[in-house]
Amino acid sequence: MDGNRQQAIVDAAKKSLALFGYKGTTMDQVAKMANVSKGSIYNFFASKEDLFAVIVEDMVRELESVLHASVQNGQPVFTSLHHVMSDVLQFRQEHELLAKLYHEMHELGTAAANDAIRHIDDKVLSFIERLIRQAVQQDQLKPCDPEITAFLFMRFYIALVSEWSERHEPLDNEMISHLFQFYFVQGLGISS
Amino acid sequence: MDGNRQQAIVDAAKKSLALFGYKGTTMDQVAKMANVSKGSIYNFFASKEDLFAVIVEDMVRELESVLHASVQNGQPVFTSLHHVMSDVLQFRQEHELLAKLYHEMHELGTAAANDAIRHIDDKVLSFIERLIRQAVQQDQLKPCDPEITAFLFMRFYIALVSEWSERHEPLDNEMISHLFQFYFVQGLGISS
DNA sequence: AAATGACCGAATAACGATTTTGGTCATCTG
DNA sequence: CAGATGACCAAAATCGTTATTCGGTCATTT
Repeated sequence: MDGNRQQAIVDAAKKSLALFGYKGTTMDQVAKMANVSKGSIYNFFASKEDLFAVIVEDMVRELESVLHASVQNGQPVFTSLHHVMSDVLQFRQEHELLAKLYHEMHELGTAAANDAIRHIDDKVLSFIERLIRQAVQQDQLKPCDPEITAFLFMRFYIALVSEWSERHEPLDNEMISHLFQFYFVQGLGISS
Repeated sequence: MDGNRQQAIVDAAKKSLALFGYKGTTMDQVAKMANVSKGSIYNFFASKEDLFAVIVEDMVRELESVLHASVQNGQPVFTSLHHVMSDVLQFRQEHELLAKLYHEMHELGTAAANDAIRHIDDKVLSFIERLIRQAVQQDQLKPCDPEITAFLFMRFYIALVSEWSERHEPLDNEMISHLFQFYFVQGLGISS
């Protein structure tokens, strides 16, 4: 049945977390799903938090591979940035566990979910920061502070994709790409 | 003591709301502070919500006068926009009642506070939208959708002023003005 | 006619009883 | 005898009930 007990536990925990969220999954539940006694879990993981941290790390690794795959060398930076954000949002929607955590954070404010999301966001942010730093070095972008730029870029994207939809018809992908180009790249000023 | 009972009630309610927030102010409390019996309040206001709505309307009027004062004709749009947002943020900080409501909305999620803040934000948003629409007509700004532009402008500003400070040293006014000019007006693209 | 405050029902808080949950450990087993 | 087990524990969450508070009313007073 289980060549590897530890993996069975992790798998069960992932499944339970995706189904019931952090608050909703108990160690007994995980043990049952993994066909393992509760005590056994503590042979591999120090605590519920620890088990969760390991799973979040897994998720971060998955995300990182998505990020690396989504930027193709040779493309203009703005295309890469758009791809990255688009893929991140898709990852958020399709990855059941992440989607559940995102939901739990907003609905229940669970601290653990909060930390996990922040961890993920930090990864995305620093990835974008690196991308921007490279672009500046290659004269594809005006000289700028990469940290602030990455931060503003993410806020801008989230504003367009999520926050606009709270009170208006959602903008489609093409529109978002266009707006991003219009406001963030070209700027609003009359070019003299 | 009170030439005008209604005004005494409104004043007391304002004071109580600023001190204890919406949830924290009771009609008994307001009555006591206004030196008036509770029943009297209902001669002028249909409900606690109604009393609150009147006070919020007062606040909106105050804000509108601030908004109108903060844009001086003849200035470039971007300067006006910066002034407007700067004044709005100052208004938020200095106006005890508004600051309290803002806090209550974030901490307790009180519905009434939520609605009030949204009402205020809508006013600012539509004011900025008008400003932008004028600027476009006067060829001071590229042709653009004023609604989306106003929306993005506000998000951008809030990102710089509040959200950046959550995890970094706050940016000073001059820096914000500069960043706004750099990102929003000129754009990040290499001008060819 | 207008002000008052005792009064009402509904909503909220306070409280203790009960259950659940993360974590342990003496015992069992392969 | 390493490692798996599940009864067990203290702390925390949940639940049901009681007590209090609050928005709003209205008979009475001024």
